[in-house]
Amino acid sequence: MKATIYDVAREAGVSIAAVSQVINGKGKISEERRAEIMRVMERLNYQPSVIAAALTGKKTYTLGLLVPDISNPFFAEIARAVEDQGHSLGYSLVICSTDNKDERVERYLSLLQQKSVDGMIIGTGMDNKEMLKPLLENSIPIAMIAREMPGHDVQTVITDDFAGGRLAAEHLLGLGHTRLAVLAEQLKVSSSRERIRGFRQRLAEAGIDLPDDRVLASGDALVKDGKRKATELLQRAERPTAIFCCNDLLAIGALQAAKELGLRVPEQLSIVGFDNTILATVTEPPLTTVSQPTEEMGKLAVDLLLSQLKKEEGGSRRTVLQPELVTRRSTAAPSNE
Amino acid sequence: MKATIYDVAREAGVSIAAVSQVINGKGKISEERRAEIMRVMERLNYQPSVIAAALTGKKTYTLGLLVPDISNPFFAEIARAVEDQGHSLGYSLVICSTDNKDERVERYLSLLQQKSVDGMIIGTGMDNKEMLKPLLENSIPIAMIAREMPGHDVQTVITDDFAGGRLAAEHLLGLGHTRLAVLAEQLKVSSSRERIRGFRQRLAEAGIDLPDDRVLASGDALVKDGKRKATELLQRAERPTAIFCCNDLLAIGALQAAKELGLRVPEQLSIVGFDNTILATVTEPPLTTVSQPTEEMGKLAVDLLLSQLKKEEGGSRRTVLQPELVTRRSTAAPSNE
DNA sequence: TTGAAAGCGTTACCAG
DNA sequence: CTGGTAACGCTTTCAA
Repeated sequence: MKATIYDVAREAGVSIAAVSQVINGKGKISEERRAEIMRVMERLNYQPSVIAAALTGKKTYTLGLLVPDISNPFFAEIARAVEDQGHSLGYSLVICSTDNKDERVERYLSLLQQKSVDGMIIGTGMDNKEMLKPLLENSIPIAMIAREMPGHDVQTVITDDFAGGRLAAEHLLGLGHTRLAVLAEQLKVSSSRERIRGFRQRLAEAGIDLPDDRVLASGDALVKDGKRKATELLQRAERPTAIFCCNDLLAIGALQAAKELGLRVPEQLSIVGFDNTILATVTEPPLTTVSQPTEEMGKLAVDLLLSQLKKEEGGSRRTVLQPELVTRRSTAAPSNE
Repeated sequence: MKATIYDVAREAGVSIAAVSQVINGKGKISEERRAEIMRVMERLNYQPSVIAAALTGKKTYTLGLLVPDISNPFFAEIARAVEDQGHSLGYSLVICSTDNKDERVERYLSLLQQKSVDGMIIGTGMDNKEMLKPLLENSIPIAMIAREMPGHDVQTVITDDFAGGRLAAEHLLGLGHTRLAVLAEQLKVSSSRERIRGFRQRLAEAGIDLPDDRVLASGDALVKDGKRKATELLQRAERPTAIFCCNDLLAIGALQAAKELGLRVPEQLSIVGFDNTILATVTEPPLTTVSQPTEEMGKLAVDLLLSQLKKEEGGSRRTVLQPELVTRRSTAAPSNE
């Protein structure tokens, strides 16, 4: 049986108020009483109940994190960064993998609310943006991470996806590519849309058009879908010489497709990924990819969330971090077959 | 402001007891009252407080998961499996990355206890096994996953690491290797120890000795340490023709070391990994590795934990799942240089 | 300094 | 069926 504050009080021969004070280091207590109480707490292996404390109006010291899939290395990294920053500030982290499904998002949102988390960090997209409404109304602190939700007044930490797309285009253009294609996640994912937009814009500036039929969206099985879509692209008459993939998982799919079709990377096909996850470093060839500062993003999101929690300052700062192109060996000048 | 059960009761003109009943679907209430109450709950966007409910003795519907590092793909996969099974049963998951540090383990253990989680799944090792004692005494349900804690009476779900080690040895032996080496995690990790033991035993059966100086343990930076240790191994006079790595991350380090030294894999060096994470499929060459059924393990761990929670049945079943060797292209017969 | 007592939002038991 | 009312474990006035 877990010991309660009453047990401690009784054993120490004081009131529960006294015990509460030493727990929270508040109020005035004589040194000897405090020492005695601490001794009893120790002996009873007393652990104050966060639950009960939360009920009294205090916080639960728990944060929620919504991501599409925790087993996706990019989000696992984000999660680790969020966990670390939260932990250092005394918060625990509940993870929620949504698979980008509105129904799951909704379920988790409601669950987290019922559990009175002190705030939620959202790194998943949703079709129905109205879902956040009730949270905002209940004034539950929210921060978006790596994903945007325009029109809602929420803190947001993202890397400049648009710039990232441009970076990729710039690189490919510089190498001399003109027949390009894009592999994206579901188009409801805001970051994918932005990346494509940036990519496209930069191409346009170079006078290159990227027709819609060269932008393929995939489903949830990123690697598998990426491979399938890439295969489709690569078998077209006008085979692209370079593919920009909206994340590393898709890029891996593309890499596999190329291998299966006997196409050499980067000689016959250049591939650019996004996220710079550990995956990008282990493929062969290692992936040229656009890197996001996951650690910084996680830390920032937590800080923003908590600052929102402290002051009533609900302002929606939009913090944009800059991506970087990491050049590895999956890209090269197109061959003149 | 969040609506409470009182608000609902007032609006609906009933007692809070009535509201509580419709929330929990218990007791008897006339259909019309129930309908009216539900309507009000809807209108007020009422979310019952799990916190308050938990205080009255019910459960928190929250589970804790301790792993070394959520950004390690193997544990991310485990986490996803645990999350899914938990979620389908109504439980949320708090993740805790321990970095295999006792101090972090202890902190998290205590934190989870204070938050009254209904149970904890532990997939991290610890030097001081006494740390679990207080939990057991407070009869908090615990299940170990992918890791053992001999001497303690806890539910455990593991894959047969010993057999996994044998599998790796068997494979390498069959290929004709005789000069072997091992890259392990910290030796306090029980699974690593078992894998090595199995590996060694199988070698012994073939009359091959594996001296201790051929078994190198790494620190926490798995890939980096693996690379460093592998480099060390490969520069020895008696260069091994095959390395068995206790997980895929280490194997990747070994792969990188080999590349850097200009050694071809698998021609000049065979590498076997462990875990069969997504990483094993994307390296070049793709890794031959020992696979663990992560999904099944996660599901099982949750089920075991919850069954423990329901019945007072604290029995310590030890569930052992069988690993499988997945042969890819990082292993081959040794060359006769 | 110290302690008594009033909540916090729910559940559950017990009279109506 | 329905409503009153003790808990649950802790925090926080408010007196003493």
